[in-house]
Amino acid sequence: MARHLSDDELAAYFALRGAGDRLQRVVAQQLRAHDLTEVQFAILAQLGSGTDGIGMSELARGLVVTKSGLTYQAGQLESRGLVARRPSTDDDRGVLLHLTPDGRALLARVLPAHITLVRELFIDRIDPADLAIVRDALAQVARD
Amino acid sequence: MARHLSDDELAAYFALRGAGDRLQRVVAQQLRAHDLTEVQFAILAQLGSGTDGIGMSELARGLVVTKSGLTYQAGQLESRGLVARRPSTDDDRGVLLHLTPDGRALLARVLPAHITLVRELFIDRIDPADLAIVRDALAQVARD
DNA sequence: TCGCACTCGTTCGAATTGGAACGATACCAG
DNA sequence: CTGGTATCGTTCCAATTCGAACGAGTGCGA
Repeated sequence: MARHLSDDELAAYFALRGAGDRLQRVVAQQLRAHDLTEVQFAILAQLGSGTDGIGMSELARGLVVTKSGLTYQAGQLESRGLVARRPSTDDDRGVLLHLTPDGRALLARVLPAHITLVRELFIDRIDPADLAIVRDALAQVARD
Repeated sequence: MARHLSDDELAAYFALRGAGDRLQRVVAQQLRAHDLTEVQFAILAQLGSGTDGIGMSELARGLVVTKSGLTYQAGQLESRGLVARRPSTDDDRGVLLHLTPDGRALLARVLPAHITLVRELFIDRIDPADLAIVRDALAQVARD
């Protein structure tokens, strides 16, 4: 087993962390203008894109949050009327999270700016021919 | 300005977030076995690689932490004897953080496993020919 | 049917985080 | 020198985070 990382490998590793961190920072800052946390935005986005109503555990797995963290944030969003909890019909333990109309409206207001930001910071900085390579490579890393 | 992201672009974005998040999760889990936080490990690693003694603000800029967060973690590490604070000679406001022998020893114990993990999860999953492309692309994203 | 292991979402407490102060020092233009 | 402004690291507080434990419900094999 290799005992160290070459300069190139190290640089790639740092670039990955750097890119992720930077994106995270800038996005968080932008969302703060809408009184949204990254996690909260991620929840809304998940609920917005996809079938209506997602279980808490499934949601927590998709995002980078523990179940308890999600419970907390779901409570925050619920108290702001952006999200609603509804008991699951096919599993008495389950709770499904839904977007309220207000939540959907807020998401619609925030999403365009978010997309623009992703474009500026990420997509537009990469040669289109390389984007597919980057996508596939990173997808391999994300894969279990 | 484009109003949306194409499927490919979206996939690339998700891949980036997914890769970063996954790496972060797994690394955090590994470090927990050594009673270290990601942030704490990052501090030790920074102090270990480079000139001895780094100022708090400079350190905070390099890592993804606010100054106050760094003050807290420096305190934690200091109370465990892994790190030492020393006043800067050329700036009376400054404090330089140093690795203690214990800190250096712990770093030496943890680093190999960390490197192995980075290899397994990141480097080895990417075609060597693509690694340079990924590195350069992500470096552009990280760039200010 | 019973038991047993697993998953559900929540609660609790402790740890960590960021942001806005703050006192102290450095730096710079005038 | 003198003022104003920026930076240093710290402190404080509120918000958020995680992990462990929990009661409740599910599902499966014996």
